Amino acid sequence: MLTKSERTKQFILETAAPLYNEKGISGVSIDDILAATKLTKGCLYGHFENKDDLSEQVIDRMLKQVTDKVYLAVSKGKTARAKVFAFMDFYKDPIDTYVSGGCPLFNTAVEADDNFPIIKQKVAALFRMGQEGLVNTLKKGIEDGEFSSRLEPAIYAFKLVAAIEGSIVMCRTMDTIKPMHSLIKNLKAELDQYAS
Amino acid sequence: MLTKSERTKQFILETAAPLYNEKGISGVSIDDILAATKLTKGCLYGHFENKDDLSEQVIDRMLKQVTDKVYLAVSKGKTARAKVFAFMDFYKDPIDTYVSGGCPLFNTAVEADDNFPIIKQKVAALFRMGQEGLVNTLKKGIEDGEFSSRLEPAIYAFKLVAAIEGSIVMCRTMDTIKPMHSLIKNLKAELDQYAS
DNA sequence: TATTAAATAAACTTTTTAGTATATTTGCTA
DNA sequence: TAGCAAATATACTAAAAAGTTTATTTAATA
Repeated sequence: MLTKSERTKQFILETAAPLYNEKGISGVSIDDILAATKLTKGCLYGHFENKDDLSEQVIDRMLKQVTDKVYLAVSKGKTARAKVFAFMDFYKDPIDTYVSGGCPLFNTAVEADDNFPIIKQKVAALFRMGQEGLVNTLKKGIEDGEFSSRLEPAIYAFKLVAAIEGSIVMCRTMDTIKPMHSLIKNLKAELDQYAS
Repeated sequence: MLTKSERTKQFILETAAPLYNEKGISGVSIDDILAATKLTKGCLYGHFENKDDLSEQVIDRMLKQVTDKVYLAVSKGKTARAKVFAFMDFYKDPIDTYVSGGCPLFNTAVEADDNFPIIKQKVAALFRMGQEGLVNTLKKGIEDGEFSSRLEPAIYAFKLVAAIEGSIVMCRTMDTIKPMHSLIKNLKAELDQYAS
């Protein structure tokens, strides 16, 4: 069992996550987090050195969580096709995301870009890993005869992720999930053009 | 000729734009802007009521500028195909963007989403306008016999913008423009599949 | 279950950021 | 080109945010 202190720390990280995802690193204040957790400064600073430390741990945890969830969803697919479809379906509701505020990976990417080089590198690594995973899945699909060798794994994989992530932001801004559904349908159809 | 005061105001808006695009609304401070402009508070607050007023005017100006530029680039294309290709080519260098920090429209969308509802609505309107413009171009292309009627304008247009915008963020984070070039090539090839 | 170290609360200081008041300078135009 | 209104600089106050200190409470364990 977790110690009380460990549970409090996890509770802070958990409660702060949606705030960070919605407001961004420079948009959240310590007071926001204290208000959300109903804890006090003494308590918070007992668990984290300073705001930077807290931010880093919240972001790390949130990024790990999203990649774990995606990985879990994808790994349920038996075939390459099923895996890639599962990836898309994971993002089918861009408004009501499992952590409020959209895709944490992408939101973090946008803010970290010119401001938080260390976090930026972490996000870059995750983007690369995600790409690699999809590319390998698609390659396996070609080897296994699921897809034609005309399919270009790296290009399709990148386009897939870029379109899905871009779509999340656009759908959220325009307050509609319909374009995302059409997009996913279209991306699935595109992949199925290479079915053999 | 512009009055001195009007030039100063424009200078502030111009100088502040990249700061807003890089750091985001809640990431920029008045002092950041004073440092960049080498002006003083008295001067700045002579031109703007408060930070919100300044932020609004900077964002408005920046969004108008980006849409104007895109429109200009696109309108140079004679055929529907050329227009759509011009749209893509506009985004071919996601690292060295004409206003430092990536696509202002998209960056603003991400930050405004859960924090600045009025700005969010402005961005939403621009997304819709952009979509409409592309869709109309594609429809005209079908009417004119450039494209087959199997092309679905709304779906292709949305996918195009989502993929390009997503790609900007991913390329910037991973510090490479190559995937964007492959993406554009692929999206062009996809459109050309409907050439008739 | 008593002890004590760790966790938390409360009240504080420091720093940063926004905003204002007033003095001075500049540039428009009569 | 003199004079005055507008623009800008300087020095200030106010508010918000971060971080600290110390008192108190709580929970692990001997």
